[in-house]
Amino acid sequence: MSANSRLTIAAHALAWIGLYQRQGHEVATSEQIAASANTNPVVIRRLLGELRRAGLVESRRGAGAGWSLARELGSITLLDVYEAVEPGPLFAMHRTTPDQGCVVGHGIQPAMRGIYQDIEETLRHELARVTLEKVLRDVLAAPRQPL
Amino acid sequence: MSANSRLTIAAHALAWIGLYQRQGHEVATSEQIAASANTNPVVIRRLLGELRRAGLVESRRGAGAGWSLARELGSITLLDVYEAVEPGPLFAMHRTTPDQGCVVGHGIQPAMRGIYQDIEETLRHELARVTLEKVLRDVLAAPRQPL
DNA sequence: GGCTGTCGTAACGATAATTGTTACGGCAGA
DNA sequence: TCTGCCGTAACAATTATCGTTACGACAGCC
Repeated sequence: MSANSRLTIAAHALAWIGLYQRQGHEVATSEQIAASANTNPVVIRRLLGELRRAGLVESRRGAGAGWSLARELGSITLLDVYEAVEPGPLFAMHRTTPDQGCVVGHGIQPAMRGIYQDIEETLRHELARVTLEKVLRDVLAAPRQPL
Repeated sequence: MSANSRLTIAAHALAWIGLYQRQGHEVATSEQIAASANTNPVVIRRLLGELRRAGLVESRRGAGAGWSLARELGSITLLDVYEAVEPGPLFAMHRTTPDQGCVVGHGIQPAMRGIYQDIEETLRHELARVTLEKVLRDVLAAPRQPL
């Protein structure tokens, strides 16, 4: 599985915005989040754009612009984020259709589709159990660097 | 998630070999399997090579060469295949280390690592519940093409 | 009304993984 | 010795992600 970090970065951004707002600020800028995640602001804006389309965050333009949460961290789950930023299914079928004249080639795709659906359903269930509130709690529970 | 079909093709190959052997044949060739999966024999050989390293199949060289199962279909699970052909973890961390001076940047990786471990453990458990015997059964249960 | 900071998005290159393909040496049975 | 297939290297094509630059649009503020 080509590992992509989209879910990780998106969770990072949401946790950052959530904590920042709890410290009294109204909006967070993509530049601030990018500095924390050590990446480019455009990468953050792209990801947050997808989260906005999913109704998880809001953006404000003009002067004093930036991003804010559209929902409480406790009501956002990793499944919400996953569905917002991950396009395709977990496992793919053959890229060319198998030989339909062969018994296995004919039955393999319906068989695997059913099996994959069950597995992905379980994955979604697990993702839905983790709220961004818990993510932020775990983040803050990380041991501080010893001096 | 960039969808890769490695697990699907590997399961296809195993089911094909298993059925072929039940029909009385000793070994299956990569060319036969490739014809069923509608791909190149080298792709099959590469995948089966990984399954061989995992102890799931055996290969014979020389004349009358080919592939055979090293274990019964009923004792091979999708988890065995998954571990044999999928290299990395399901979700990746940041490709560059986040800002350790930021509270979120410092705590995000340990937090996500723990969460991802739990989720992947559940995924493995689900994959382990499906044997290749069941895959073949589902394959054969697919409705035949109406004439 | 202009200035300024940030979003929104297009465009492009770099990188990496997967897949398909050709090629060729090596092995073992007939 | 001949033949069929494995085992593996090498390379191109395709695709996704990520980083980067650039620039127009927007809205508050002076």
